[in-house]
Amino acid sequence: MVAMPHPTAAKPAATRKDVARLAGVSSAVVSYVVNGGPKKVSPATEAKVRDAIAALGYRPNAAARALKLGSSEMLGMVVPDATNSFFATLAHAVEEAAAERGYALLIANSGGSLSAERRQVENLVSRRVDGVFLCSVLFEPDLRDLEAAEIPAVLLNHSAESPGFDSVGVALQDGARLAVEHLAQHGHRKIGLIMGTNTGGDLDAREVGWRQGIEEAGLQAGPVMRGPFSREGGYRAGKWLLNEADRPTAVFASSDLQAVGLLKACHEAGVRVPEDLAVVSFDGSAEAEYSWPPLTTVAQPVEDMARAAVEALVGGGGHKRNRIFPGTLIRRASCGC
Amino acid sequence: MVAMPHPTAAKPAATRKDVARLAGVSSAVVSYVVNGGPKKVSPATEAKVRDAIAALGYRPNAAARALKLGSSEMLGMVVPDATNSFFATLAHAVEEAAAERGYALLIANSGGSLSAERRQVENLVSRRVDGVFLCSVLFEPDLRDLEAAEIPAVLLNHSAESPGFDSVGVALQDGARLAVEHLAQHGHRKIGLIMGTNTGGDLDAREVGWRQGIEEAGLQAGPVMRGPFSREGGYRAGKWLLNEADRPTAVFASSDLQAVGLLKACHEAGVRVPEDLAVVSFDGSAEAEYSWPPLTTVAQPVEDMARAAVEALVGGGGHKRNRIFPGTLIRRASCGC
DNA sequence: TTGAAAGCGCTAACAT
DNA sequence: ATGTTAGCGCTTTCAA
Repeated sequence: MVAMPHPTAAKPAATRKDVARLAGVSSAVVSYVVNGGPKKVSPATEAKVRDAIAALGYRPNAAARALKLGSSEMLGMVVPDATNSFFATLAHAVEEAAAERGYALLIANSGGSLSAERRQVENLVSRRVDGVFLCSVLFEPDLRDLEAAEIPAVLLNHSAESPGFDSVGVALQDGARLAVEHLAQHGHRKIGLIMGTNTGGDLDAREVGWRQGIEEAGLQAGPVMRGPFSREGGYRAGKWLLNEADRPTAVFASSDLQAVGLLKACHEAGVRVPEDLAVVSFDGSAEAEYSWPPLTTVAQPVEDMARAAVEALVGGGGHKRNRIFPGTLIRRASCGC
Repeated sequence: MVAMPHPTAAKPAATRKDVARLAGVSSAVVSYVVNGGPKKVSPATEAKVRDAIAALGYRPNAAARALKLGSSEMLGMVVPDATNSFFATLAHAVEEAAAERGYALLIANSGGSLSAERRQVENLVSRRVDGVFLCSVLFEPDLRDLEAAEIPAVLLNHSAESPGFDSVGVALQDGARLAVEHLAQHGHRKIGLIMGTNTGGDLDAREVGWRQGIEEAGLQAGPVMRGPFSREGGYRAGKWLLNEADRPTAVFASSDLQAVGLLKACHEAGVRVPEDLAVVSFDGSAEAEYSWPPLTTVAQPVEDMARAAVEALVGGGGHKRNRIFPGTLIRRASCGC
């Protein structure tokens, strides 16, 4: 507690009962006016109740409500790293969409570790969230805890058709293909790849898309460098790539963050972008607009995805389905445009 | 995995009573083993209870617990913008520190608007969080809602001695002075300022520190440009500054984000950093390390601040106090080092 | 239109 | 060492 010079000693927060007493009605009536139902209340009584509520500064107790209703009116979201601006933006958008429907959002970080992810999910389960958005490190996450607790889940940032899962994501493969296509149109013949590594070790669809784009352009695959989805990861990958004997003239990076790291490696090495090396990346985060040069990137429709995810979770809609949104190429300077 | 068409229809989640029945004990005993107290339980019974818990997949109901205990074991945090990497990092650090003590963190965005801030605080109050971290848009926020609800608060990112408030922040003024001092040591005689605007309209201590640094170096104040604490804000400020008749040779920016915007303006204008314009900024966020050139910046000790804030809120410590941490100058290339 | 009352699942004081 | 039980504040059925 809290060093308080409160002259009015700790009055223990008004309950619905206090309001009822003050308004001279039963506690049920208070409930009716607070919740606008399920019964009607005469305008006169309603006014009295509202006055009493205001006078007492009454606020419904969310815990009691949650207990009674079996719903916490909270949603959970687990992301690998809320510090990554893409996930930060996504979480923010989800938060807003959830708030519109009266839900609060509990955000948990897994740090990209499977065990932490499980722990966070368990934590959310025990807090009785009404649903969870899972940006899993795994391609096919283990949802048993959630199923056992009957908590609906939607895989966010999941971009494959996975019957049995509810998911929303972006078309990774198409997006990557788009990026490579664009680079090919700029005349590049040797296009490398800086690819983020997934914990699960599955093949990322962006890699498939990159390869597809290259094949469709009748080119040969450039060098591939793998590393974490981070600035640091991109930087290391960049250093390696620039020292390669057959250095590509263009690179597709699987995230903006990695591209930012790559850019740093280029600047340090005196490699000019886009003249010596063209770059296109993925995500469309704000940071990409302010790097130098500004990054051409395949933007994810974050707002739409967030809305769709919330809709899937609490929209009451029926069946599980996979919603996949298209990415859009944003042309800036790094590709040579 | 686990697409399974639930043959077992919705069994309604085991309660402590079910566990008790299965274990052949009373529900109190279950409570004792789950919470490790307040009474002792014989090893034999404990084992039975644990088995039953496992068999039933029992999880305590947090809402019921919160209702009984009057504590939700959640903390709230309201930030202007969780998408801003400084706040994202801070929130993340707070989340971790809170988790160590068994608290979950509910993060809410105010978008820098006072009304939204109030709304978010109200929301947290009604969710009965056990405490809130407030990165207010105001210098002296209105804590009445929180006080009325007897919810302790700590002002985070608040850097003045404010008796009556519990706060933790960084020494803005000293940090800014440090930055300017450093620029002066590099020989700069005309040092401008890109200053973020606070909603409250109060004078930011960074501005005071900038002025102080200039005076201590025996210089004249350079031009000042104000705008939002954002990349965009820094960019606009930068464009203006670079077109000034008496363009400074160095600039202190009140946040890394603004400096990133400034850098973009410089690149576009062909102004070389640090040769034509040296830059030092504030925050020490990850983005500053990967800009080009990398930003010399006054880093906030985010982890320490987060820990201190959590400590202040739930450490049980007694009195209100203002904890102010020193910033540290990180020398990178943008200042000319 | 309003009221009385039965719980939701849990904790802990009190009884055994 | 273990059991019984009163309530935490709320919603909602049922009765008036």
